[in-house]
Amino acid sequence: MSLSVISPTNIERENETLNEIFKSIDENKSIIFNSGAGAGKTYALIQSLKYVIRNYEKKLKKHNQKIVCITYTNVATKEVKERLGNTDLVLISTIHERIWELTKDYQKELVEIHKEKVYEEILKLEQKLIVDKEYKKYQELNDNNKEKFKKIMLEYRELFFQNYSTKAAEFKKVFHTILDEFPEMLTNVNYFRKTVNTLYTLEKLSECYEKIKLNNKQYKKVEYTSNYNHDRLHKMQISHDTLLEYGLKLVEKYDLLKQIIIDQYPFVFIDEYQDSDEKIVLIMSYLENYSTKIGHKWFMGYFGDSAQNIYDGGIGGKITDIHIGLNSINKEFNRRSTKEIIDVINKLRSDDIEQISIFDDCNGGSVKFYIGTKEDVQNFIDRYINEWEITEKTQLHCLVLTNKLVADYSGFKNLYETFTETDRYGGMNYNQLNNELLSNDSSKLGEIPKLLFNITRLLVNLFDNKTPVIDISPNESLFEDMSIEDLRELIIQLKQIKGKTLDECIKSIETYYSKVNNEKYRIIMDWIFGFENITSDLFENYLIEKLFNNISDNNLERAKATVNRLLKIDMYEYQLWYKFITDSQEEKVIYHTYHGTKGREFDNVIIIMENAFGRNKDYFNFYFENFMDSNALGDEDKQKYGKIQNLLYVSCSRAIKNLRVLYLDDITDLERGIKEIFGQVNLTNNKLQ
DNA sequence: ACCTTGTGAATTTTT
DNA sequence: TTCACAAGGT
Repeated sequence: MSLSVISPTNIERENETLNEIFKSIDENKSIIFNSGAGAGKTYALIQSLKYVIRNYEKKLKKHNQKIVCITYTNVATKEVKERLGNTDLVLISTIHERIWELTKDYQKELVEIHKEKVYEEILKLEQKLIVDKEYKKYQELNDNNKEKFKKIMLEYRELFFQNYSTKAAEFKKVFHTILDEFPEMLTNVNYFRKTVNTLYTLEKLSECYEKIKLNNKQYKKVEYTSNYNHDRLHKMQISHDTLLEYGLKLVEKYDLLKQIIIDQYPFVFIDEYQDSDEKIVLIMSYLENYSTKIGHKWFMGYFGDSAQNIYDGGIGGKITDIHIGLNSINKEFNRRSTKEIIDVINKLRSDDIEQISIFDDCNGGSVKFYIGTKEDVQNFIDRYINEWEITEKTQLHCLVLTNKLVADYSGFKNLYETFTETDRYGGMNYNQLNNELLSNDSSKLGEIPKLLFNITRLLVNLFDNKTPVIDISPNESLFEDMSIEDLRELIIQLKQIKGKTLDECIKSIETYYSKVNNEKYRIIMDWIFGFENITSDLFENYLIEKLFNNISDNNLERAKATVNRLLKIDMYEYQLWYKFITDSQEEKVIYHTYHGTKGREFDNVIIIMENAFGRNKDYFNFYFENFMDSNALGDEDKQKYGKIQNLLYVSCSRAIKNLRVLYLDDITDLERGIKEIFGQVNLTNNKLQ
């Protein structure tokens, strides 16, 4: 067995790194702790928090001070809380929660900033209306006609949105007579839609601006709506990014706020700093500068790895340009992977971190690069199931680029495709599909995905003997007053639900819903469905209503066909989807997106790769082509190069023992780069080997 | 030959 | 929403 022996020297050296952090904490010298993949970064963070608690608890309690720990995701918040154990001395949360807690009571100041923001937005839109070519026809109107056009469109607002996604010819028909004075406006329906939308937005913002100025009662409070991903400025509601923006402005503007934060929270830690928004780092650097200025002690610790910044908006390596003077501490040990993997991933970073294994027995892994075609993928995977003797326990993890592919390979292709046919998740709402159908946080599922999830969960739980009875109940008290006999009866009734497809299951539920005449049965079903008197007709209508916009005659046909497709999908497929979401798949091969594997580790990894990613036809090939001479790239190309490198780094560093890359495009021009990183290039076709 | 318009397909992820 | 490309117009 490998990866188990650590020499005393290495233990000591690892402790030295920790001691370096502790020393900085004692000296109030803010740090940036960099460590590569699998280094035990979170461990270092937890140890640092514990160190502060151990050594400063009395002092902190005396002054009613707390330690702040910021994580990037709610999942990470939970993990740190669990690993640190129960303490009220440390406030662990996401940055958004913390900033909102710190600023929400300064409503007067927030509204003032909001007013400025609304005004800026108005100016921006007005400028666009004058310059952008989409508004050309509007620009050609005289002032009088501009007003007139706007007035008409404000009047027909409802009609406008009712027909928003109808085809151009249809749309023109609807507005033809209404706009007979402005035939030119309708020539390009897309431009028309954009123009009218902009006019509506401007109208709403102007109204909001006026009401704030007039001290209107409903405009005295700004709200952070974390469940929405967009600002609704005119409703005084802001979303994630704007919250950070306002936070930054408040901190920038008010010295008193800076002092309050510094004095109340003398230790701040940020986990996964590379994903933090630049605005956060600015806030922290302002705080640090101010603490120096007023001579109050303050410590800031950034923990992360700039090479693992794979999201737009993350600060990555730029952090040290913005927060100046950080004491940089690097950790060189890798606690995850075999030497063979580490040697490869070391080539995929451009900073001075070069990892070595902490284990003496670190050999025994393997990395190989293959080329093949799409048709080879299945064979390739099967081959390694055999070669690595993969079982449902050991599992092989296969990384692909898109969620669509994950859905295909994981066996719920129909489900995914049918959702793209709906209004709610197709067309311009296409980008919400992954969020609301594939979120592995079930509380983030969309309304209909959540309903399907609940139904599937009930069935999975009912027929899985390991599930405690309580898990099929909406709340703990439901079973409290029941006798064992009644409970058994209820379970037997529930287990009557039968059906190969969703449709058949719903019909079966309908039958028993009225037949069993059991109040508890109804309570459970009503809770799962979210409405009462469940029938399959009601269910179908509910799906149509929630998944489609305006159900006019020919739209209804389409809606019915799509919903029918959903109903005819095998329950087995819903189960595969359910297990994907709950991360409880019992297959030999588990599929992920590259991005989705961040923070995780697997013994055996296969990465399927090709030139293109998204709209970018030259993505991974661009990286390999330039690998030998990346310094010669221009600024923009260098940035692109770095982004691809980080994604490659994250993907390859998931592997503990065995890593295979299967490349699906021609590599003639990239061969040198690839060989430099992965060594020999192999062919999937055995004859040619 | 060039410009305008319409259509359909498309990255990942978090708050 | 944004982009590429096909279709259609001048």
